[in-house]
Amino acid sequence: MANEVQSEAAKAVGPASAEPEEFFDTVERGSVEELLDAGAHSDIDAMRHSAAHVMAESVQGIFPDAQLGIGPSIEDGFYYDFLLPRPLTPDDLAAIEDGMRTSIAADHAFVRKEFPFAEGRAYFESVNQPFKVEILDDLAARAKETGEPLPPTSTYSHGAFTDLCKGPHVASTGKIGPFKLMTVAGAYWRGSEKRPMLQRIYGTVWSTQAELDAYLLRREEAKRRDHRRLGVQLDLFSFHDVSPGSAFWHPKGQRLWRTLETAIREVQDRRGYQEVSTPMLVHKKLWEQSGHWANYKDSMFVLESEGQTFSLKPMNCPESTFIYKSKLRSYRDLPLRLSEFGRLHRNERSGTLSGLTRVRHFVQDDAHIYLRPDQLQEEIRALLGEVYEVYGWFGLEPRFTFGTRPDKALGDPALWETAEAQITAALESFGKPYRLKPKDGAFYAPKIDIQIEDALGREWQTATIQVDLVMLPERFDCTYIDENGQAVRPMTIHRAIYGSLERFIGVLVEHFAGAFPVWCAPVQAVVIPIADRHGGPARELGALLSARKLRVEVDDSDSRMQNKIRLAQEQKVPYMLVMGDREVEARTVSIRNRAGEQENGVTWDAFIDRLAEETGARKP
RNA sequence: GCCGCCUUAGCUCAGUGGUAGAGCAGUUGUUUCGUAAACAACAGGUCCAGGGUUCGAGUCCCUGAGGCGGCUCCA
Repeated sequence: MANEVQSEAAKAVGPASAEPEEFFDTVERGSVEELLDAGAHSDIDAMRHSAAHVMAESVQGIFPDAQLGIGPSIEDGFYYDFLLPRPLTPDDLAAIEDGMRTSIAADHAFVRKEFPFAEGRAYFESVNQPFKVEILDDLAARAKETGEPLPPTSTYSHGAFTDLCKGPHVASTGKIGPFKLMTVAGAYWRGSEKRPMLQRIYGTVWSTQAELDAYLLRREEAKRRDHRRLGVQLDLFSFHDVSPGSAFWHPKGQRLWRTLETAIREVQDRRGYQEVSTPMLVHKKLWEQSGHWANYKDSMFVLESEGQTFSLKPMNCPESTFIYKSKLRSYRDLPLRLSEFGRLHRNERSGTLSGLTRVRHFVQDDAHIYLRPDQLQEEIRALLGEVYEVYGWFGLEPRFTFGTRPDKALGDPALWETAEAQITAALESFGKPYRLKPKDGAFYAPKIDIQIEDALGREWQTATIQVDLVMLPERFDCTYIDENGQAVRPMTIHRAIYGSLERFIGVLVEHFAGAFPVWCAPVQAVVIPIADRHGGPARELGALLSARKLRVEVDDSDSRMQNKIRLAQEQKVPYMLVMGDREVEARTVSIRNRAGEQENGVTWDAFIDRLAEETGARKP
């Protein structure tokens, strides 16, 4: 319950987010309005949606029996869904593009027509477009429900192609800019697993060739930074079919991991957390009590022993209550901050797994804070400060999104109101901008989600702060003794700063393109002796650095210096310390950083102090 | 889970149904070098797994696994 860290995150992933409005209610998803409204709210949207029509025309030219789904404009481009007699191949895409170019060259005008409903419906039935008929029927059903008159059916035609469409469009096909069809994917009709699987073609289109080129370049860059690719190149982690969805951490990846873990642990120690550790294997009755068994049984790894049913924990929160309740708590004990690096398992469906961002096993830097209602505002403000401090180590600016009480919320509305007022006060006094998402809270908790934007402008959901009013306090009957000797309910805050360590590292890899800040780089410096006779002093310097807990390697292989530098550059090591005759003589090093800048004649001690200071300061 | 595509040496990738290939990495030798690749030789394979078609399968077909792009899901 507490953590949507990993899940929310997945939404933000992906080059062309097909669902820019991921906050659509499930009920709203695939609604008639949405199906008809191609999302053309600007000129570029109109052009993209027009390109979708032209693509549909081309597809229909190749497959006369093609049945059309919907074809909206999306971020960066458009798509259109089709039911086709056979799967599309990359060759088909080229042919479809050719057809589109022909249509664009012909510069057909887009012509809007309106028909009485029955006439429009009869038309789409006559041309065997059942999906369009279904949209119209839903529209009619909706009109009947609301008692409003049936709207006329509007179509847009260009050349010989006609589509059910609300518009708007550009004036003519010739107005469509440079485009490229990107990929074919499967997509359920109206997003329902129970409906037919259609073939979706994604395309991108821009006003100018330069914009298209820039977009394609951006995608190449994203591919270059892909953590799955860099993870191999930098020897950080790997995945194997014996444990799909779980990373194997190599020494360098584990060093990065440990550095991040040590850093947040230091913050937690300073901020009054107490670290705990709870079992990974838990009896199902705990999940029955928390309510998760009913909803998430299928997503848990379940096993039997001696006739009892256990599962690997998919979250930490319920177990923390056992520690809270292990003794009677006084109002003086609060806030009680219990942190845990919990190893969680969630049985995500095989098709959803992806690198470090969607995994079956992950570790959360989780914490559960038990507090009195009067402590809420201050605690929240402290947590916002905590997020700020930690994200500052990476030069990331956190964005806060405040989600308030949803319609289906549990618990006393008055309690919700007080909590929301406290959170608002905390956000206001913290003084950083935040977004308000009414009704976007969890059903048991108002929450502040934290997003970051990476170097490529992609947004990622990482941290979360949730004020649990119901689940832990009520379901697990947590109490403390107040000043009057009465047993009363505490509030609970679930929070994670990195979120999932796996995911956070994945984001860092892509954000920094593998060139991590000096303080957390798996290898901070490589000592490069020029010839064999410099190996001794090089190892000596390496030992001095290691003694200060700095992460250093000595490349005393018999390759040439140039090659050693190349390897270190490829590994994005921040400092290359070249040691030849001059340096050994003076006990100095010649420093080359990964940007290629050089600084000669730096004494060993000066460099060691500098690196130690830089590491301690955790500067991005 | 669903649709499509992919899987060949440690890595990146070639490979017409007819003897399994390259570059890098590795090993060995030579070289001892001043800021992004010294030279040479050697070694390296269950062509993802299992069935099938064929005189003959890395190549064609079927089943499965894993990955990728999406859809759905995501406490």
